Amino acid sequence: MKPESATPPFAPVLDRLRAAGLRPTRQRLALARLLFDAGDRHVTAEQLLGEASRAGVRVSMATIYNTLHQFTHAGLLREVVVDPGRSYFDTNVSDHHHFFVEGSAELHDFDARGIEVKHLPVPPSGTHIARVDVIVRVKKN
Amino acid sequence: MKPESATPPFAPVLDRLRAAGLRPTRQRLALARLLFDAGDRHVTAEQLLGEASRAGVRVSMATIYNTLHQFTHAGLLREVVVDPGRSYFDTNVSDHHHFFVEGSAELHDFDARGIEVKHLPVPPSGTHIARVDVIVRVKKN
DNA sequence: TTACCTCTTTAGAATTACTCCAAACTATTG
DNA sequence: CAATAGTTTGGAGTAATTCTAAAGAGGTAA
Repeated sequence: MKPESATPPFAPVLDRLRAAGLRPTRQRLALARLLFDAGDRHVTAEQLLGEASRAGVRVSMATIYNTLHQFTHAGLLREVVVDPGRSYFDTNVSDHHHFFVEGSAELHDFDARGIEVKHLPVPPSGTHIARVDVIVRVKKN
Repeated sequence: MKPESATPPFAPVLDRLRAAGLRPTRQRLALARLLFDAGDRHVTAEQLLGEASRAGVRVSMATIYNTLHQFTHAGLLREVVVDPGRSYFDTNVSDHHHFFVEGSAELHDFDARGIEVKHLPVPPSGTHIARVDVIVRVKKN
């Protein structure tokens, strides 16, 4: 509808937010760019706050959490639970799984198409499968 | 203050603790019995504290956590990370995976022999696989 | 038994990660 | 530009877990 080219880096992110039904506010735009303009990554709330403040973006912790959860709901992010007491948010929302390096808080993706998970048992009655997560826990040699 | 028939149920648990190199203290024995004398189960620290106090065992929260972690190190328990901000400890340490019912804090085991996880990619260099966790997240219908 | 040393336990303070809240703010619509 | 509904914010609040330092309890040797 509008082929304007005022702010090249903003446009794509703006459309993603609009498509998700999220009002494109200053903070959401800035966080979206930090998250999505750097390829696949795994971020904690704490880290994102740090990056934002380093980038000169003023955001509160509450907004970081709100935004992370809203993006997750919208399918723009995926929450990864591997470490007790700390949530990671993954900008890669394609079908994949994770390597988790114990101790070092490092996460690495691997494509789900490479592996096969076969013969999954039937889920408990009254439930249906929402997602299958494979976490390969590795240790440093 | 001590019930008489204390020998039979204590013996096996006592040996497990000794074998793990853990001094069999009053609290460790009591917690071990609560944990292992009731088949496979998934317990949070909070829950275990509740059970202990209901059973008339006086233990502090610090000891609950210490014990849970020591048992885990000793291979008597397995920590399951599925829920952000809450750790479960599984008394089933055989090769198996989990169904996690979203929202309801319910965990169910399923045997790993029933499924196949094939063609796992090579782990990041400098690391080796310690464990593979498969978490099947299910939702209530 | 007793002494003794080390390992354990404990209450409570501290920390961490996150959520909640009411007030100030801002994008959008008319 | 004003109305209003969605957003952001600092700070208080909460839940889970860890820390601390002092008291307590197993194991062992004599």
